[in-house]
Amino acid sequence: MSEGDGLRARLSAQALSVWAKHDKDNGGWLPLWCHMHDSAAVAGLLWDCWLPARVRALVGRVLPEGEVDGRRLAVWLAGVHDIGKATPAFACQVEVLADRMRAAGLEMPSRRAVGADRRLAPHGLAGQVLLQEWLEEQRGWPGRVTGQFAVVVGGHHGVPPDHPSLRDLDGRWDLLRTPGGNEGVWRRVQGELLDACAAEFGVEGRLGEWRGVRLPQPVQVVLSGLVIMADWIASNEDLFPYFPAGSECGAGSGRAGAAWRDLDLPGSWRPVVPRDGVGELFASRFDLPAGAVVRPVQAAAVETARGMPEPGLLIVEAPMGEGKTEAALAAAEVLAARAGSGGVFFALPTMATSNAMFPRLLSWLDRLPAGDGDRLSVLLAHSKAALNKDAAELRAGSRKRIASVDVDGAVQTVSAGGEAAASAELVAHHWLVGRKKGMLSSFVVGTVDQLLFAGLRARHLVLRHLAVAGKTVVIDEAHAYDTYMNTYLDRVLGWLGAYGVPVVVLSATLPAARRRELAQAYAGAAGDDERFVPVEQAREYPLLTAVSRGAVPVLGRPAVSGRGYEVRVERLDDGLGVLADRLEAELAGGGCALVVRNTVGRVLETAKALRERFGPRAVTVAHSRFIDVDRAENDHRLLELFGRDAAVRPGRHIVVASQVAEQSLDVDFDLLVSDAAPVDLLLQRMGRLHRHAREGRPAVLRDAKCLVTGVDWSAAVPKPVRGSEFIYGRHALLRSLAVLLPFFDGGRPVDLPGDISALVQDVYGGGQVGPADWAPALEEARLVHEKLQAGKADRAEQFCIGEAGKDGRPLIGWLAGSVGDADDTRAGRAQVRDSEECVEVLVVEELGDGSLATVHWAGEGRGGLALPTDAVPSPEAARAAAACGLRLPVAMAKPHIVDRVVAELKQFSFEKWQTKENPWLAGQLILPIRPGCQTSLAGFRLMYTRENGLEVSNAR
DNA sequence: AAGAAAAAAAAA
Repeated sequence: MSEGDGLRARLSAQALSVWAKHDKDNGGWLPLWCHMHDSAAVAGLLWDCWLPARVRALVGRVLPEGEVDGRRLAVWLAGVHDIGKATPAFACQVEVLADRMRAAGLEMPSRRAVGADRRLAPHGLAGQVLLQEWLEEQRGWPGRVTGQFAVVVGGHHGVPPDHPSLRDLDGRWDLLRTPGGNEGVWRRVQGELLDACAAEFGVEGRLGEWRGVRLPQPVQVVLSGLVIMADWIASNEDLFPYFPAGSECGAGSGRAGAAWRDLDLPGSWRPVVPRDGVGELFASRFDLPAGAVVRPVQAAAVETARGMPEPGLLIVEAPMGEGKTEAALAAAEVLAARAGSGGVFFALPTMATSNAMFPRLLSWLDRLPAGDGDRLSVLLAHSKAALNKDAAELRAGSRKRIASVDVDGAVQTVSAGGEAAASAELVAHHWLVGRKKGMLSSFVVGTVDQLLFAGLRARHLVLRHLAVAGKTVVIDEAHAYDTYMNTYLDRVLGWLGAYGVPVVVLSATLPAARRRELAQAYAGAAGDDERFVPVEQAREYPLLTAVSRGAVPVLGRPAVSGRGYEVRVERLDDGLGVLADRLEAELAGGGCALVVRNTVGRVLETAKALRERFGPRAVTVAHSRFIDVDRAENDHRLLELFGRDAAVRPGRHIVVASQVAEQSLDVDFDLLVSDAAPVDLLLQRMGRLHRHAREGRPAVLRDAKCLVTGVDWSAAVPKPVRGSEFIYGRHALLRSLAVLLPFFDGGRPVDLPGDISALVQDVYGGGQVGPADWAPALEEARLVHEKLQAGKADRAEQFCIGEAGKDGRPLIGWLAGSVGDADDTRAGRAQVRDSEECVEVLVVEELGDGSLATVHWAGEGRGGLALPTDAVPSPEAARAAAACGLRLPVAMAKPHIVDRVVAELKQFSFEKWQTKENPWLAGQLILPIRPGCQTSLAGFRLMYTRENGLEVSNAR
């Protein structure tokens, strides 16, 4: 398509005089007509070379001439997005450029004369009003249908206008056209620009038909996102130089083509439905051990993905260790190909699990079929991704494939195994960085928060939506989220359904009611939709649930792979002496025990008592109150001692841990002692028991055994310790104990994974559980629980976007009451998790001479690096210090004390560190640990040791 | 009074 000098040729000198951009450093500027050209050209290139097929189809589906119309619409909207700059309210801002316009005949008052009223007419809003007026008056559209198109212009600064601001501007046409004799000139120029865009960008002949279109809100969103992306690229002065120098390179396709080559944005992934059988598919995509067989759940997931009427939501429920991750990736490849997704977003509950997933995704990408020269953009997305080694390597380009040129000159890539294989180059593209642009990378591994943000009313939300709309989404550990996060998740799923984004949800222990909620949210179904009753009633495990929009959900019931074992559960009275005695008896012949406590306080007091009994070397502590590097090292050491291939497994050892031992660590113990916890978590903990087949377990420990403690069992209704009740609530704890009653003390053993589903469903279902005399206590707990959950849901709604509105209803007011941008208030930050306030510090060491350094034991060359307080620390030292983050206990973040804590920490925020060249440390709170590990803060005495982590006592 | 783990932060 020719996008040459056409726009300029269509415009009068007056219209050509309108400016759009100005660089006050060098006086460079850009006329509006040129920025219109640039933006439109970039939008066309994005449409052709970057936008995933799914998004093109989504837009095309609602327009009379399909995707051809879709491209025209995107290009035209990008072309006109800054029309609001052709107003006195905008143009008066730069005197010298305003004078050019005045000389051409466009009169306007000075900036000062317009004054504060200028903010009534920000150029996005002004543009929307002008475009709506033009469609109505010049093209004869009914007023009510113009908003659905014009809101894309109105929202191009990240927030679609709301009704009050439209109303406020309505009475102020003087801001859009200088009143009096010159008004007609302004009107003509604005009309001229819009006429020229319509003609130049090929929509002149289309507007007649488009007035009958009702644009669904999801389409308005992705178009808004695309226009913003085009604007950001076209506003890059390096790519699109300002005038007068920039005028040399002409306008339109030549200028844009050169910029596009310089930008070098990787295109999106173009998946193809694999034709292989499931066995071949798994063998080619994953590095499986020799002789590995595809598990029934994996095969069923792929077959279901192939067979669903429309690619939609696939929920996979199966026990740990059934290869759900591989199943998800294989199913995602099929679904992505069917839906036309251009990438995958893999969402996990924590930064640690995201970090662990990242290299697995990279090696899967290496094995995906690819065409010559394909490049795929990849990103690790969470707040500390910058500290991750794999992500840093990718950024440094070290993962570039080693290309060898064979005789015919065809470039072949060499895979890690040495054999030649077509493989795409994986890149972390420089443009695709930052909070708002990163998600636009084709492949993203990140925390689920990054997905939930798609439900948060915040500026530039449309970019995040554009990013997810073009992907297939995998959500891991879907049971791990609370009511607050689930409110966001369900809302986001509704939008994903509307975009036709395929979603794979993974869970080991999903309550049936949640299963139904997820399915209905995605399908956009009403809460009482009868078709979803079977989804909630299904009791099989493993279980697949496939939901296509508008179709009846389909359930699949693959077999288990046959591995399984039994765990005997037993009640143990709470008390350190009781515990030590029992462990002494159980471990008399050696063996390794895991003791899981629900609070850090209990972990530390237990460890102290057990060290006295068994000696300091026989006891290890693990919880989250360690600095990041120590926490990682703790995990690493546990794997080394108790992992699958542990060569140095101790003869007799006890690990005392908080909930950190519950998740994602592939460790194996001979005996488990656990504080009472909700049954799904207790089952997770039991998963650390006899995980691997091992020779030579001591005879007494040959049967897997779990002792449940942390409860006063003598009470009429068992009474969990205080901390447990605070954390999990009496409701979940009591119901869990109730369903475990038949298993306790010589009852039948828990069958893993056979009993998992029934136990979870009984606890989280509404049915009667427990003996009759527990009933009043259970009922009371239920009421408290329901009130608490309702409160969480209410709080979540406060900043959660609504469901997609009726087709054709403009996005006006979509983000009204948003959390805003660059939000520095404490309340404005953590919005997708319902968390209490918390204080995070970077721990550094104060040396004998009073100087600061990174903690000496940090390892990997990070320890003992000097941190001068009167200068900017070296990048290495700063980065090492940033890897020593520590969250202070919530007690120190309570409202009455937090200000004092922060104020006292501020004495260590050194002025020289607060600079842009020091991104690792600027704005961080620093906690120096004095020699002897002690320090005091806001009346608390703090002690940090490598053995126990942070210990806090109240000195007052 | 105090009690888990978890996440998070620049635009045109």
